[in-house]
Amino acid sequence: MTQDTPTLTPPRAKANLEDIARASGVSKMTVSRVLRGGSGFSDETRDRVIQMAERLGYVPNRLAAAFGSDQASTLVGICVPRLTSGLFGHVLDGVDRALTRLGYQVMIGSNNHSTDEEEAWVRQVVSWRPAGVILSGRNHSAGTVDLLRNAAIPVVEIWDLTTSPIDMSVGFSHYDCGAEMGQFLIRHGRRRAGFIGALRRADVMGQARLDGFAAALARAGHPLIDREVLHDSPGFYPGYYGLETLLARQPDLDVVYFHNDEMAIGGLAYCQSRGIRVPEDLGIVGWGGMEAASVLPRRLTTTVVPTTAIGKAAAEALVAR
Amino acid sequence: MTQDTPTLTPPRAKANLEDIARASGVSKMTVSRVLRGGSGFSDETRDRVIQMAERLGYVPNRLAAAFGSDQASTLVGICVPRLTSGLFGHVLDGVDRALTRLGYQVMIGSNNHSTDEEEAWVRQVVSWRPAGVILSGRNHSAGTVDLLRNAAIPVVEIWDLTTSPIDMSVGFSHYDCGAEMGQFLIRHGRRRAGFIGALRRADVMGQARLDGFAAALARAGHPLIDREVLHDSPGFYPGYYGLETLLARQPDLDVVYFHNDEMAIGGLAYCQSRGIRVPEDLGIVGWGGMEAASVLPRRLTTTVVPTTAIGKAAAEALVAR
DNA sequence: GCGCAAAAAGTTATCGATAACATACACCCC
DNA sequence: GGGGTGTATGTTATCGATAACTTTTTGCGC
Repeated sequence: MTQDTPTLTPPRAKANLEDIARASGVSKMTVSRVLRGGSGFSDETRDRVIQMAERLGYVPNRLAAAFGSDQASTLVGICVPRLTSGLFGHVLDGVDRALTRLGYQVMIGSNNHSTDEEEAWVRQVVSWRPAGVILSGRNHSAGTVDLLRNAAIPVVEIWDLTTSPIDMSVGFSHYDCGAEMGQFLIRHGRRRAGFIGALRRADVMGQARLDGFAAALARAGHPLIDREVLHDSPGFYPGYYGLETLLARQPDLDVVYFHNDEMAIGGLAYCQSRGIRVPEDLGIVGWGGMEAASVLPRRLTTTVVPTTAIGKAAAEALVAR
Repeated sequence: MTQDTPTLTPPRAKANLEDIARASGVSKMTVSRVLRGGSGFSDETRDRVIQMAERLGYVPNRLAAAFGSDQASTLVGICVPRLTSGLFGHVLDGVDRALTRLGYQVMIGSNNHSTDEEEAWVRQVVSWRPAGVILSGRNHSAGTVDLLRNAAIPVVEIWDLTTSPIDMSVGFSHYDCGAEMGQFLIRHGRRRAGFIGALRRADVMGQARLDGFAAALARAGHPLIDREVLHDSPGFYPGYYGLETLLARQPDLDVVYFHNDEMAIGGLAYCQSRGIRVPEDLGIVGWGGMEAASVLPRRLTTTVVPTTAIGKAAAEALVAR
């Protein structure tokens, strides 16, 4: 590739620092300094370089920058259990907004509540030497922890608070969520509670809510009557059919705690179809604070989770490093 | 950093190809070949190298690899209008699944329906020399197009089909969506239709649906009676209050087409609160195919969009390059 | 006009992996 | 056993930016 008359071929294939340097009669280093907004150059030089960079359509090569300095990485990875959940969409949004504003790029991943899938993702992401990683939950494989510790990458665990984080933790306690809801329902006179969940043990956080819930009920002397935990993903239909199944076994429940709002809305639909009055005959309780829930004819009882705020806080914790 | 006795410090700071090469008595190049699963080495060598790589806790440096070869980038960027929309969550999921399986990493961005924000994102992403980029919609700034063309990066535009794509296009026509819904409603005897939207002209695709809708109605001789377009984001509450406003102006509409399902559910809630029977008194029509819509007491009329499939198809189109 | 500090700029080495090219050796056929 | 065909391996240059260091220039006080 001959590179004569560099000033006459405007948006050339790809210009690099060298090209700009040549075209503006300075050294690469000066160009680098100017473009990164450092100091050590005259105003005149700066203007000339910036103008030339624009003229040549310069696009920095972050690959080279990050590789050369292993300081300059602006990559942040975030792994959530499912991308299709509205809650995680809001978390992602919080993370994305906070990081984009600061010039970071966000790499996503999802793990389907599997620590092995998470580890596979972490392995990939770590090989990009990111500035930080955000994981969901407190449960990680040993390999995941090793990988992150060895690479000395800042980590924020979100969504479920942990007392022994890999590095940092932003979130709330799912166990406490469940326990508080249990107490709340007892205070409101409910005595025969059921639970409908999904994914069995895979969703550790949903399980924690159930544990907290059941513990609170037991303490109050009105233990959980029954539970129905489906293998399915926690969506509307599983909620609908889950309630049908549970009520077939236990017709005299007075309240049902669902894995999340989506399932609860499914339960609500079942009640509607069978003429079960909510909340008179049966209380329907969800979790998550779906916006949809608030405009439904029958108000759902739910726990609102500060999704966007968690994302934002996680991003900020990471950047503070 | 002295590097003696490399075999005795198992998960050293960070091992690189050189370390593995030294430890297993071959050259860097051989290690590289083995780890990338190429050919040109004996089984014996392969085993030794792989074992050594594991022992040293080797994590490849994708930064270096992508930088050195400018072939090996496994980064793909995707930019959607909003991360908080359920529809885009499914698109992301489709993209993520398809690409993760093939060893790519996904960088996300959101543009709030602004081509300027999109351009800013593209500028960042291009500097990582991605293997491909997925954009939403057909509307992009000149800068965006230049950037991508100059960098010769494969591009897929999703969500709205365009006849003159930057590179490739996967999706459907929003105009046709609107038109088909218009025809459908006319066939079902609706004569006095209204429209409730959001974001004004910013959401070009929502606007296209409106245009198609209005055109179909006009062709059928029953033009759109009125429209109410809010500045707000297209959520439940804007749907609720939008319908209130529209009906105050036009009490005798027999059907209302909403920007999307979320707004339509808000409209449904309004009807419920005022005793307006759906669909007898008023048809409520959404767009998008939210799962929630299907379990509501009153069935929403809507257009189901193959979100996950689009994401998957886009990813596959990209990889096919 | 000298000397010295600060500002402006240039030089060199480097990050880790890979492409492209070069070598060494085994094997086999005529 | 000469020469060809592979297979297994090693060497060298390279990608683009940056850190760390060095050199040149400018400004200014006396």
